[in-house]
Amino acid sequence: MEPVEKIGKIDIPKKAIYRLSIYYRCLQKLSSNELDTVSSTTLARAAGVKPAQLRKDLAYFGQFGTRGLGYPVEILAATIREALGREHLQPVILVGAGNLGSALLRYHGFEKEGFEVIAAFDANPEATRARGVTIPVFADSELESFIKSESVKLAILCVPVEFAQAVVNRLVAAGIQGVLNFSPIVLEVGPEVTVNNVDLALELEHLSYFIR
Amino acid sequence: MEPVEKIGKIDIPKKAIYRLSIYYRCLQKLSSNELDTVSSTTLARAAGVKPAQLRKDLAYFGQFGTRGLGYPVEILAATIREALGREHLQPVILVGAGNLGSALLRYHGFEKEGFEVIAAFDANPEATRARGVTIPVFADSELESFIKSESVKLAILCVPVEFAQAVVNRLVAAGIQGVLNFSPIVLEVGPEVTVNNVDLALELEHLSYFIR
DNA sequence: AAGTGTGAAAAGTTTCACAGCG
DNA sequence: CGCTGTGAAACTTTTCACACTT
Repeated sequence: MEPVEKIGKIDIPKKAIYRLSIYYRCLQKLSSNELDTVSSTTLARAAGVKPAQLRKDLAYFGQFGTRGLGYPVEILAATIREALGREHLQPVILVGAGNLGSALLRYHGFEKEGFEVIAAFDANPEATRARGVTIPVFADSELESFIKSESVKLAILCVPVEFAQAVVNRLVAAGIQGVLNFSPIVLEVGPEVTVNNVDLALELEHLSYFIR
Repeated sequence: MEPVEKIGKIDIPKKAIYRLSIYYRCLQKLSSNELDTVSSTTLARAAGVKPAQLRKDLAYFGQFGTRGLGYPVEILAATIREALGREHLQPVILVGAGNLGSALLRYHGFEKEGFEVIAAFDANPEATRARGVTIPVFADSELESFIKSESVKLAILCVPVEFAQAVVNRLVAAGIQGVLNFSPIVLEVGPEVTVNNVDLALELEHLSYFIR
């Protein structure tokens, strides 16, 4: 459990990759404040981590800092952007536009961070359009052909839990490589596919443990 | 980073607590299938972990298994339920009923898992009610008095990122101990408060790293 | 003087392997 | 015999501390 990723010969902790995204956001804020260098102490505080961890995380990808000065904001941001594979816009599809799915479509929180949700799929496309969703909604059956023709690699999965495994099988067979799964179920996929689970009830339950 | 929790003298990894919730769900499924014992191998497979890890996780809380047989489904479920503090219904409030917030209110995914969202708060309560939300929606200004009078300990935070820190300060001052935060920001709170972040764009970005 | 880069130590977590119980 | 409970080993991740550079 908790494997690591390899780039060349270096092992990069999975958690470090999450933190990279956080650093990137903080850098964008700094950049708009017209600062052009930042120290590990400052950036770490903004990101909510310790300075040593920040330096170690960045060191996995190379050496960007200047001793005695800090990190160049623009260059570091660009480097992280590239490391995360965010140089080019990634198209994303959303599957299952029920309550939660259509809510996410209206939310536009992904667009703000630079992901384009290019289409949604549902067993009942008309009902979804009626919910005030402006993104094109297609019937379930068109999933495979769309994924292939548009070379989509990322999918947001919001179907009811009992369909989740069957749908993810279809997605993977059609070429999807990353799934953001909102169903409270452990999806079985091959090693070529990455699944991230967002389990809202689980998070509340976890909180509940700490309330005394 | 990544501290552990203590119950009496035992250190319980934070991750084990997340897994407890997963085990609990799997047990509920088994229970409805009228099985009354389950082995670590079976339950572990359902939960997506290794048998040894399951046994170790459960052992943090006591000894429930019978060697040669397995775990009693009902008793184990009840024990986990208690360990997670889920014996009694926990009231939850939702703050910030914009796009995402009102979507979560209509979603009812929390109710399904046994949490009751008893009220929502927004700067503009009328607009929220108009969005088809049936849970009572109050004005922002009533937050403190409500939290105190209803002894609410858990809050779901969906306000725009620029208000998140200010709102969480008010929540904590009023007595909230656990926050499920949907804003892409690192909230500063004291050690008596637990914050869980659900950062949707971050999860997509993380996936994007693994797409090659 | 300020601040990075990093080896080494510490801390945390998972997996193994097997003793021991029913 | 089957399966739990668990110490010890293996592994991963974080933190420390300081040499080194600008």
